[in-house]
Amino acid sequence: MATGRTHRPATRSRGIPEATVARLPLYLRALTALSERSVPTVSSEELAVAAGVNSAKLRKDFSYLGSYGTRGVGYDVEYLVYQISRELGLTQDWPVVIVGIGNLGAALANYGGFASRGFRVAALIDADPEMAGKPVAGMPVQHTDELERIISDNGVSIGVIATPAGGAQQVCERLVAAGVTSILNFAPTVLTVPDGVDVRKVDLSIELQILAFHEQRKAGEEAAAAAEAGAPPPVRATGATRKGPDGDVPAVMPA
Amino acid sequence: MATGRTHRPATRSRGIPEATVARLPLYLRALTALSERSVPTVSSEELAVAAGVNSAKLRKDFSYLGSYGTRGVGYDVEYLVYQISRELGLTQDWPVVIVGIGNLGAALANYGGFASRGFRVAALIDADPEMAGKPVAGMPVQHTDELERIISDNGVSIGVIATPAGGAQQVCERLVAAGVTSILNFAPTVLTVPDGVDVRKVDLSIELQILAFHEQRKAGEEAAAAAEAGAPPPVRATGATRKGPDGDVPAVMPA
DNA sequence: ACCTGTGAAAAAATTCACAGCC
DNA sequence: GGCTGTGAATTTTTTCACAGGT
Repeated sequence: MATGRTHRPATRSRGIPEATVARLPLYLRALTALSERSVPTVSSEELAVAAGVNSAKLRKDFSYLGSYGTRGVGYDVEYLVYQISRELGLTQDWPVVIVGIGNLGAALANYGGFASRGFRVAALIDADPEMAGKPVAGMPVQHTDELERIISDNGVSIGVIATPAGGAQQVCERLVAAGVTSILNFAPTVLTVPDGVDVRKVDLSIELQILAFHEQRKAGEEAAAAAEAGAPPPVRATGATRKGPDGDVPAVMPA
Repeated sequence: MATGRTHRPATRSRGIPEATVARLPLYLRALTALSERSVPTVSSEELAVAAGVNSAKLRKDFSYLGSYGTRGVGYDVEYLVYQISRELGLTQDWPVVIVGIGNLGAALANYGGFASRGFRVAALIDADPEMAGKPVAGMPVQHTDELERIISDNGVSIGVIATPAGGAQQVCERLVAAGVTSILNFAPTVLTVPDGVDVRKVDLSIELQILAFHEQRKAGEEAAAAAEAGAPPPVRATGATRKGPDGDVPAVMPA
């Protein structure tokens, strides 16, 4: 099982660029906030600031959806909220299951951002029999044995995996076999899925690593060549070989 | 306070493209797994599969770091682990603080992926006096009053914000004022920071919304023009105006 | 006077395809 | 024969800048 490629090839769905799709939730969030403050209209510049992008990009993004603004005025907040919601498919109700109710799974179950955007947590599933029946976020945790039945009874097409890395692929396969076609993966593993199944991943430590990269660079601007002792970019041993997993490979991370 | 731009302008640090930096943690994870299985060398193709990318991209990415492979053979796993770790700044120890110890904060505190990659959780901070002293992940939660002292005592330069959206900006400003220059934001808000401070965000619901978009598209392939009754892309009322937040704007989401 | 929508230009990222080395 | 490293080609994304509408 699970033969197909990993990840889909970033298809440009319905002509809306993937990069734009990825920003629509950002705009939606900013617009929802404006809507709650009963702001009737907003300019591309204002909305761009609120969403943390620049206005040219925002206007270009919106241009893929249609002409929803009014020149000289801006965008009608309510109307735009609706259009983006519709485009994202959030005007319908998506039942999701969360598999793996550890700290993270519980956090997700309690996370308001799901419920408020068309996602309904249909069930919480965990492999630990101890967890079964325990209420999390006002909902009893169910055992993995029930997985297939739950998926099918609730017409679930989106699954969230928050298990340890080890169990993720197996859970993924069961979800897919039961009919799930979109998976949000929080486990730090690459999932292999058949064609036609979407996987998106969130790795909590990846963003931190990217920050460390930039942080190091900031520090390096002062400390400069102190550590690297004047040698150009690659530290690689000057002429000597450096093959084996032993030898002169410098002491690696904590491990 | 907090005057500067939002987000940094995606600087191409030291000539390594941002897109490449974002994938280095992926490669590192795959390599670490190989290393644990004592695999000595790996080809770009094998590693690409393990990391979930294609091999041309991987080779191009590595080419920015230097020539760390051997033609006809592949890459030395240990050596590459070290090189990528070094490039990402993970050979040094980064003390981080986590602010906001709710479900998510606790999940982060317990998340092994931090500790195993050069990040050390120096403190857990929460605004709730009830939480103070409670142990989470084997560590007593400290009160927000201590924030500045903790940052300074531990030389913390990376902060993780896992508070509700409302408190995030204020926490952010205190972190920055205390000397933090990189922030990982889990709160669903755009943070405004001065120049020179990096912010990266993880929004748990954004990925889900992107999945919904694709999921809807899959469903739409069969259901097709059933809902949209043959009209081309924009549904906008044919000629009539559609201004006010009332009128013919179709009933909006759950809200 | 203001602001959108968008062609066109520029920049960035990805993919191709193959020379060069093991 | 196998695999890396990389210029060149291609595609995608971002940015510019302004025509056109309110």
